[in-house]
Amino acid sequence: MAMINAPKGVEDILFPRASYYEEIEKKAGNFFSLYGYKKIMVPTFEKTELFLRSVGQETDVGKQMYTFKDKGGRSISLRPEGTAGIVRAYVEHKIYAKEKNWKVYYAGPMFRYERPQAGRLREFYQIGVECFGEESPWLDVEIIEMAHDFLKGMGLDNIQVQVNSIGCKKCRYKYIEELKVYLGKYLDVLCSTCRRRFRYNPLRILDCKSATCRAVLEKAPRIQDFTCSSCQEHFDKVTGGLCRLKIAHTINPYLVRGLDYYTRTIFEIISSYLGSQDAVCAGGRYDNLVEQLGGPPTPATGFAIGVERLLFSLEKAGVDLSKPAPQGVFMATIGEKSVEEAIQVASIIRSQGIAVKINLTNKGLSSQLKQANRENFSWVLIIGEGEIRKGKFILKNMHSGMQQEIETEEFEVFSNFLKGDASS
RNA sequence: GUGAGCGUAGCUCAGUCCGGUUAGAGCACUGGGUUGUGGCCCCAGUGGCCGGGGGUUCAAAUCCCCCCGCUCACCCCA
Repeated sequence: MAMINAPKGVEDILFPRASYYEEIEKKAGNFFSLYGYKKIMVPTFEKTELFLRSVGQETDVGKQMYTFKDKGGRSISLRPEGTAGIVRAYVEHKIYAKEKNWKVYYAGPMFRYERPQAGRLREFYQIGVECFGEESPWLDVEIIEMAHDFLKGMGLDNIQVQVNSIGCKKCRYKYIEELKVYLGKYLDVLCSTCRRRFRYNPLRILDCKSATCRAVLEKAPRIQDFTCSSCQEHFDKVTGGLCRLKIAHTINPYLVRGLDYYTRTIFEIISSYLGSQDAVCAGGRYDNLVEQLGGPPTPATGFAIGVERLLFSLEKAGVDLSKPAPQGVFMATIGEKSVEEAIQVASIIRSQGIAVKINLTNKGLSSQLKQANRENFSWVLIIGEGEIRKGKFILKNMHSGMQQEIETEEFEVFSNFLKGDASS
């Protein structure tokens, strides 16, 4: 039979990698709770309309979703990001009527139908936080600090925080008009992609990588010159606050967002260990989205961390994640009878909370010890024919090489043996 | 959707340019040296549709064409 392999862009997360995911989520949750965030869980799929309405018109986001009709003919999409579902839950449960501030975090897989590349998969994991009901710039500061300190605390030494403000709807609109007036004069110089962007998403031209486009952008109008006084004040407080907290950051006037629900503060944290997709964390303020999804006007801020990118960066940075769990006891068996006996003994030992691995093959003892050694077992319990006859088994310490006989009854207090012997 | 690179043992790779005995190495695995005692060492062994199909040729891992897969970049980026 031909082998079936996994679909494009997804991956199996095996041991020990799966335990790294667990550890990252656990540490994130603990850390975020210091700021008052509580974990919630929302569905991995929603009505397609939710995502379409949240992103607005002007992108081909719709094309990059896993969308299908369910058996009732409803259009459903696997979530491409976390925010929309959280906002939907916020509105649906009328949280705004119950809590002034709703601070939540979530973790789980997201799905986007895109061509895979470094740091980009079709199923990937994110850990995100959202805070609703707070418009203070100090929240932006706090949330950026939280993301920054979490990543630093994980051991990521090479991150860079970039912030920008894209203003509110009004000032952004004015800015885009001015930008178009300016860029319109250089249309023939811009790259072909930017000529296309000019029509449907001119802001995106700001982070074009082409040298000629960058040159044109040198003298382009900047958003800061168009932000209204309240947006400007907001942004000044954000950057001032970051300085006060000594969070190293750069203001990147070319940092933009493709979606129109973002307002004011946006930020990214990039890692130099990553490839072309180098943001390990991205977030910002979205004061219009709750209303856009049927709730009352409610300011909100959030961010999401890409777990794969974080993990990759941590590996590059040489950070050790969770050590392999203590391995317990390897049971060496010789022959069928011995396995039979071993299974009963194993059950007694496991009932004391000690892990046991039993050899079920007919390999020689030598090879079994080699395996135990390779798999980092500290202890081997040898159960051979002779031992069964005597009712005494051999317990060997793999570090010291010392071994002793222990009797069947003594398995009841087996853990004492493991602790008792030195050099374990 | 576009472009480039890659695909040989479980893993990492050599061999491909310039076609020519039975396709190699290291690691891993199994056995032996040591009849039931690991790590180091030595010896031996298992393991390959050389990604798939077609073509050229006396002869193809090697040259040509098509397909598939992976990777990176572009696009897009919530």
